[in-house]
Amino acid sequence: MSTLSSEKDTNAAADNYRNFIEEIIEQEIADGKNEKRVLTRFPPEPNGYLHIGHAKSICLNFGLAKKYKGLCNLRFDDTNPTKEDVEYVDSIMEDVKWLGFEWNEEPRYASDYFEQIYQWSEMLINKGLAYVCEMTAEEISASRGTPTIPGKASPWRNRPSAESLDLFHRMRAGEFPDGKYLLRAKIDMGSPNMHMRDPALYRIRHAHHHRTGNKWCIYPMYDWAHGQSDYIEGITHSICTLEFEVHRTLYDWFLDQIVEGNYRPRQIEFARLNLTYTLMSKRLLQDLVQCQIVDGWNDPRMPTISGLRRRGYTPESIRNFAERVGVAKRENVINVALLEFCLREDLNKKAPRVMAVLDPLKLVITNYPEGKTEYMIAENNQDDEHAGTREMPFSREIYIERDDFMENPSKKFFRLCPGGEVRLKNAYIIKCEEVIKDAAGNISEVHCSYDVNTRSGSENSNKKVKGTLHWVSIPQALSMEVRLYDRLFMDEDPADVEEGKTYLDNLNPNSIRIINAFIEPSVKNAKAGDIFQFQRLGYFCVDSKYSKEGKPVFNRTVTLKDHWTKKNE
RNA sequence: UGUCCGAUGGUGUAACGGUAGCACUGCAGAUUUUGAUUCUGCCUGCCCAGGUUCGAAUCCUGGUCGGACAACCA
Repeated sequence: MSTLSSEKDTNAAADNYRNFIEEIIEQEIADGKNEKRVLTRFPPEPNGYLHIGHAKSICLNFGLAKKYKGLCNLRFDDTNPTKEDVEYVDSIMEDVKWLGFEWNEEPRYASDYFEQIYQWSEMLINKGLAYVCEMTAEEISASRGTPTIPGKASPWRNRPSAESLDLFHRMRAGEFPDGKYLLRAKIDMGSPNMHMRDPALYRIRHAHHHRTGNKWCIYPMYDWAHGQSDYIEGITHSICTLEFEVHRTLYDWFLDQIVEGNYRPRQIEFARLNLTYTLMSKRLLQDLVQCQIVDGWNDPRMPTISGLRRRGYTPESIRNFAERVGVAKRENVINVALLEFCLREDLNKKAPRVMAVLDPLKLVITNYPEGKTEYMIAENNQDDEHAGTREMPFSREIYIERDDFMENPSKKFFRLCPGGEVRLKNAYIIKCEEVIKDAAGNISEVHCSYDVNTRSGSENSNKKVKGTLHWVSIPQALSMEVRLYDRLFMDEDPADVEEGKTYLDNLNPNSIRIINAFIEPSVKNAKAGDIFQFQRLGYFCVDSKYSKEGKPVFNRTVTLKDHWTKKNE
């Protein structure tokens, strides 16, 4: 985690600012609660891939631990075997590590605590605080009432403890089919809080669990496992998202039944991350994968950590983003532009510059000797003196970007136009002499002359021209696959759809465009994950899935900020 | 017609009874061999009504609006 300390914390470092969770923690430390210890946890259910929303939670939990010299556990909340899988366990560990965090000791699993939770359940039964119910799921649902109408007691509510205990043992022993019996807490069917109306504790599920195999056929519910796991691990601050606010009363009620001594975990809720143009629902993301609308969980258009990683995002940029969005309790929708800003900010420092032409227009320098090749010196990153330089071949025939030429330029266009002069970056100043068109009238070539005295770096190179273009020399250019991504959804809130439509109607049909581009030869042996700035175009990374030795495939991570084309749209 | 939570520029987030600040976005300009970066400047804000106070975004009361909660999901 050494990389973390070298970073500037935009918010946290700023003088005395504390978010509301930090204020709570500091108050508790001041009060001497839980022996002034801080132990947080990141508790995903292994039923899908982590996304940028989880990244906020990860940064929060691990960040708090670091800030208060505590630790953070990684715990898999694996109490529902039908939805979970080791595939997800593995990806979650990989993603947390990639983000730059180290969890305390080994990963934990709620399933490690099944026996203890079972024992506590027996205790509840013995205390008359739990009973085995025989109603069907439908009956229970109907008897629970509504937020404004109290529920009705189960006919089994006053079943003698001994009988419930016997039934509970036999549930565990596998004597009954799924759904036959349910262990319920006996709390208050009239509570205004729906979660207090005799919530389910244990259900029968004859299913293979990814860790416990077939050892268990009864599984505890979230509410009767999460706080208990927190307690077992010694968690001090159990931080979760806002939708669990109404669970807190239950969380505390369960704790009341099992806590011995002074230590006690505390649940604190914060507002989850929402991003414009981005789907943040695990279920809907899973749909995209299953319907093959995207190329797996790590498709570069996905907001998953693995998708962002493949797209070219850096851990630093994501951590910094998490810092900037802040932590509070009000619902929020962050502009995805902030994420992209954090990305560019980081990539600008790190990415070596190269030249590539995505949409080529042939340019012939008519007064340049045929067959001649010069090697131009190019800085790898002019903002980084340690980045060094490289040589770029230059010759009579080059490609420039089609956008960079206009036959009838608008007044503020300062790229190449008939009779106009521009600089070829790291090379010469050229002047457009002639426009060549094909039979259909399309521009097929541009013929220019060059000024031999204007070579970059030479004494006479100080001549000023308004425009500077990137280019590649045709004979040496590499033709390579480049994947241009755009946002997956056209609507700012993809899940908010009108009647009769689904979020799929919001899909951007142009979210991926695969082209062949011409790139300078220096990138030939780039490896998966390598990042570059294609000058004047954007940041690109070598794709980890489709690249081959000596044949990289590039993903456009993000475009450069561009006030010019924006204005002209 | 319940319980809980929330409300500060376009979007986020500060202020802890004493000048409403910061970031992103947007706009304008300077610099620039990337129309990038960098640097300047600007635009927009305390949900409403009462009350307490010398003084309220902040405390109190009452509204209004928004969100969460009725899986044997987490």
